Amino acid sequence: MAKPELSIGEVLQVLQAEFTDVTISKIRFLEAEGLVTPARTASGYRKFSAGDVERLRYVLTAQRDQYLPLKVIKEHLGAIDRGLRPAAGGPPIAPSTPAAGPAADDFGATGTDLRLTRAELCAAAGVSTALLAELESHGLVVADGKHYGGDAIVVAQVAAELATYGIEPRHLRPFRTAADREVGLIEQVTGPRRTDQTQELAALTVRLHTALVRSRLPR
Amino acid sequence: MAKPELSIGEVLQVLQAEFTDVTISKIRFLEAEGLVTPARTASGYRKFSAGDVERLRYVLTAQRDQYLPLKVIKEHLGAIDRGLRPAAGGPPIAPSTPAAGPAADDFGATGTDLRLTRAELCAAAGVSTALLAELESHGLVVADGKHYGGDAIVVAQVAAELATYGIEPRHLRPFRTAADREVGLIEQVTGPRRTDQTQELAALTVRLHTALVRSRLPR
DNA sequence: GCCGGACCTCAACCGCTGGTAGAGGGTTGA
DNA sequence: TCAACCCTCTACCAGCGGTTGAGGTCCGGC
Repeated sequence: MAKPELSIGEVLQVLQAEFTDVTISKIRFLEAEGLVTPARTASGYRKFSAGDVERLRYVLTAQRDQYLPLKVIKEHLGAIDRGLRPAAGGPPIAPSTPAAGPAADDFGATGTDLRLTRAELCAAAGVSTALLAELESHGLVVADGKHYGGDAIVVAQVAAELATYGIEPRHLRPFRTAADREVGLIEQVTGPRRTDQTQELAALTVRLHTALVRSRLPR
Repeated sequence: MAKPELSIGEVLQVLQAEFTDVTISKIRFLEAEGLVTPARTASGYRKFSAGDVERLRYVLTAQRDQYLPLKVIKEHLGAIDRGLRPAAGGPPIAPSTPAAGPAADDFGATGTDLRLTRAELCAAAGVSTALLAELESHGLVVADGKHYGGDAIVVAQVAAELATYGIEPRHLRPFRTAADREVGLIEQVTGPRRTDQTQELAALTVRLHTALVRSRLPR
């Protein structure tokens, strides 16, 4: 066991073999952006473990080969840290980014398989447990055993925002009914298993819904 | 076959259903960058063929779901044009990337309040007048005098697609009801005039709807 | 025949991302 | 003790992906 930790200059040497455009300042920048967090010596020098170097390699590869923005790469890394899959296809859901709604008609295999506890859900959505309880009582959010899915975050967030307009959970019941009916229609066609067709149809019906609302909005 | 070519405003309407952040200036920008080259009328107006619209859809999807820079997308398109396969790392119609997109649903500047004749609407959406008539009879599409709004295109398109799954217009009535209720709720808060708040609320409720459907879809 | 809305071009401007540059200064080791 | 290395911090920057607006044309409805 020699010395498993490298100084920033040594890391540079190592990585430059593979990525010609890496620089010291870039590595420091990536730390500033939170993509790596090397340890420090007493005097403040960075010390990179093999894992840190691996992480940098991952970042640089994703940038070069997949053109991913750092924001997205960071999410991937976060997911890996939390023990999720190695990010072959795409990043997991970003649970706490305030303004991040799902893309309009993406019904693919997203972070919906997320499993959140009650507390996690409240934290992620930034809502009180009281609001969550109320949402549950109206069937707008449903737990599967002890856990909630990723969509619950969106539901809770939106409900909270609507509340500021004076729209309360009980006013939202019709939305639940509508969604149930919509899913019922889809299942009538595709059966009770989730397939590509299920997702395709869901995308279509949601698009229909959106267009209808839009068309009925006052001019 | 009246008019298989769309004006830029019509293209906007069509694409906004799927990509909430597309704008007229963006479409023009994409042309300037050489990603589409719509034909022109004698007077210089752009005329988009179905192929042009498809191309735009490809570009926007690649941007949103794979974060590809335009330069790269352009290369892909070039490759496709030359008859090659769409290049590794990028299935053209791979609609699944997790919810990391910016996607703040935009009910604002819904562009132009398009006014289409019956024939134009059928042409733009690629549907028969019979289907349109049926949609009207169920209140899914409503004419304002002699004219239809841009959202009608989307409604008709989606309805046509759903029909291929055996879902007929009469099955879609509940969607109309749901949309009416939704708009009713919004108007209760904001009054019967269209304001920024109206749009804000519409974006929220549609988001809610989407999340609810998603959450109720079979696993 | 005129008016408003949709469209045109072109040039200027903008916000964000992903860094770089460099001043000013501490640390290390031969 | 000195060169090589490292630190932080502020300032600046270039390119990307558009937006804005001025100034003007086109076209359908009244």
